[in-house]
Amino acid sequence: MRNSGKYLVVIAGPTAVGKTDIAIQIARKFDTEIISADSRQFYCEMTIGTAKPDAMQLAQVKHHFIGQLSIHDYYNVSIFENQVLELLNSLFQMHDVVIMAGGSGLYIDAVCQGIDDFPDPKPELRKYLKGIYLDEGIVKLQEMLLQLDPEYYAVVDFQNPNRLLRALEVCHTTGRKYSEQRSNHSKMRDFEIVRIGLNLPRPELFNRIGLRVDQMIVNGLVQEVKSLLPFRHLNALNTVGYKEIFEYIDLEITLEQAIEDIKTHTRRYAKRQLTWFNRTNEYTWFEPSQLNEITSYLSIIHK
RNA sequence: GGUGUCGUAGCUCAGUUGGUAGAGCAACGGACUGAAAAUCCGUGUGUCACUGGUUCAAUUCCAGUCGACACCA
Repeated sequence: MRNSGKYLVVIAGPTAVGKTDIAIQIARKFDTEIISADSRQFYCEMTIGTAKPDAMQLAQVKHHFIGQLSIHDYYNVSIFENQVLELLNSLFQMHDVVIMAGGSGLYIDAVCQGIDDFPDPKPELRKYLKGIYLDEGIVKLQEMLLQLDPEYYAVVDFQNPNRLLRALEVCHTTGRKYSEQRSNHSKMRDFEIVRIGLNLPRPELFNRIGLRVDQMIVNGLVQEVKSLLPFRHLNALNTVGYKEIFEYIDLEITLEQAIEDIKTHTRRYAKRQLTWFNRTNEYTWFEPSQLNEITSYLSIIHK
């Protein structure tokens, strides 16, 4: 296999494990830049609740895809894939190594393996299908998909409205079956990919999550969420740390309860992330304290 | 001190007219190609407070003990 000499070093792991610091240290060793793959740190209005890198950290290494969007913008994985590839193209002009760090598995995989190219559905179609779901329930969506694409119906998680809605909107938009258009193979990339997973023993990770949530409150999470109250219906704000504070503002729960809920929901999110990263054996795992081990592992790049 | 109610899963509580028990939440596991910090699926983990008694059989009935709460002194 041809070796391009260009490397994308992916640093993935559950939330709060310490990806930011490791990414910065590795980026400095390679004198390169960091691409964030964190689907909530994209939004400029969401800072405290997403634990974005702080000003000091951002000053040490150039970060991309942090706060480049507004919560009012439309965005999706495919756009991310294309934008990152474009950016990598220019970064690899100057660097042999680029770091991509984040916790959004789907977004990371879209960059590493690609995602099929589908036309965007018209907003009216999305609204129409959503309306059917709300009025007639999931069974109606199941019936529609069975009609349009029985092959996908046979394999889809048919209790998951999001999956059904997506398949239906693709069928309607393209006039072809969703299943016919899904490829099973990865896109070729003209750079090498090295995947590093960061993890900690469960109790330690959960402890860090608890401390970080407490810190978010100290840093003013409630204020940040209050300022976003008018936009609570936006998808970007359907996010751990924001939903719970909305409930507190609504006086449905106490602040103490909201904080506990955020911690609980963040722990479950971390578990889901680990499940995603462990789907394949592509990651080599380290603890965040093993910077030296990670560095020596990455020395394979220098050969 | 007396009377009453209660004691069941990590938590809140159902339930068994006597045949060793189940919901929600939590926890744990998983799925996931354009909302992904989203969305969805699966799993019960238990000395039914303790000790005796009645019974073929007690978590269930009876007695006592302990604990919690309420009321009365």
